[in-house]
Amino acid sequence: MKISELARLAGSNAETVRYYEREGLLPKASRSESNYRIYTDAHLERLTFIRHCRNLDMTLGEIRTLLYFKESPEENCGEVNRLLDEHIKHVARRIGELQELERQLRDLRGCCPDGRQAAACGILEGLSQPSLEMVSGNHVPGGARVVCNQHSQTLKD
Amino acid sequence: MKISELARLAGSNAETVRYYEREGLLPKASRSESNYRIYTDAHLERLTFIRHCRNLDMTLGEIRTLLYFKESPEENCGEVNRLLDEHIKHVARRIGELQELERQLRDLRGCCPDGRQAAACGILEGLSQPSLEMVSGNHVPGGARVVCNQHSQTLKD
DNA sequence: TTAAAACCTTTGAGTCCCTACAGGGTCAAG
DNA sequence: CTTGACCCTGTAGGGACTCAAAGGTTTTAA
Repeated sequence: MKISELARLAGSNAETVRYYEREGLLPKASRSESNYRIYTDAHLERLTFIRHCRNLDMTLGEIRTLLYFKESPEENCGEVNRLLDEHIKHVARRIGELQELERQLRDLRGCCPDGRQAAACGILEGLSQPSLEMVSGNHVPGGARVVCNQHSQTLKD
Repeated sequence: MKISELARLAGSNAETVRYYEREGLLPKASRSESNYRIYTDAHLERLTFIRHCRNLDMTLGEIRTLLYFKESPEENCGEVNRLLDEHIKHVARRIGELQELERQLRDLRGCCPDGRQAAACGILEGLSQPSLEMVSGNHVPGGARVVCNQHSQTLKD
């Protein structure tokens, strides 16, 4: 089959397939007389595997590791389990961060009723304060706590 | 103050400050005789604002909009509220996606007990199946449902 | 006093995972 | 024979930084 059919069957597109080939995730396809890439079912299975992993938010690096184990049937698959466990932890951590983030955004949103002038906007004021409590010292986003200043509220309401 | 002190006070670093200047988010600093950037408290306030917004996962484009309103005190701040509401929706949606993703990963993890050979790994097998139910047709990651194949289980256990 | 460490400068490239485009060649239908 | 749908290569862009090279300046310590 040609590249677009392969891509369609795996829920991807031709550009991405060529990209994966360049990156060495997919083996080079054989070529037709007119230099078109020709793919087999083995390519389809591999591309499907890659796309499923991407749908699970794995990086291409992680996928490369999994493909290595797939190619090495005699290896112990404990590494596979470990990689997945790590990935699950990563996703769970990110969920927690985003939940904290959502809470902060809702707090901030409560700082300003609609229709004020920007000069009196409680949101802009909240974001400008140098004294936000930094909740976490780690590198991931979502670590600031907004302290809502009520001054402009009492000023305008 | 010099660039590193500014960055430290705002919880950032010098490279990022220079990047923001290039991007027009921070106004150009004046220079010392030896061509070092010299910053004022106004720079610090603006950088602090930017970093808080980034900690809330806003894009630089969103932050640019907020800075515009901050600079235009006579404008109505309804846009600020709208931007924040949109951003909250975005975060909430992403949380939902990641929760579905986590569920799928845990399902997949259950497919393979530790210590098997890769050839019999239920995880690798699950990811290879062409028949995963695609849960969502949208562009966001995390849309595949893994159907765990029990065959290699019964084969090996 | 001098040498080393710690800063600062610019420029350019690298990250990640595609996506889009330009400028061409090939193939099937009408 | 032309139109439109495919295919090819190569290159650039995007978001938000981050790092490295190769040099200039300032501060600190021996």
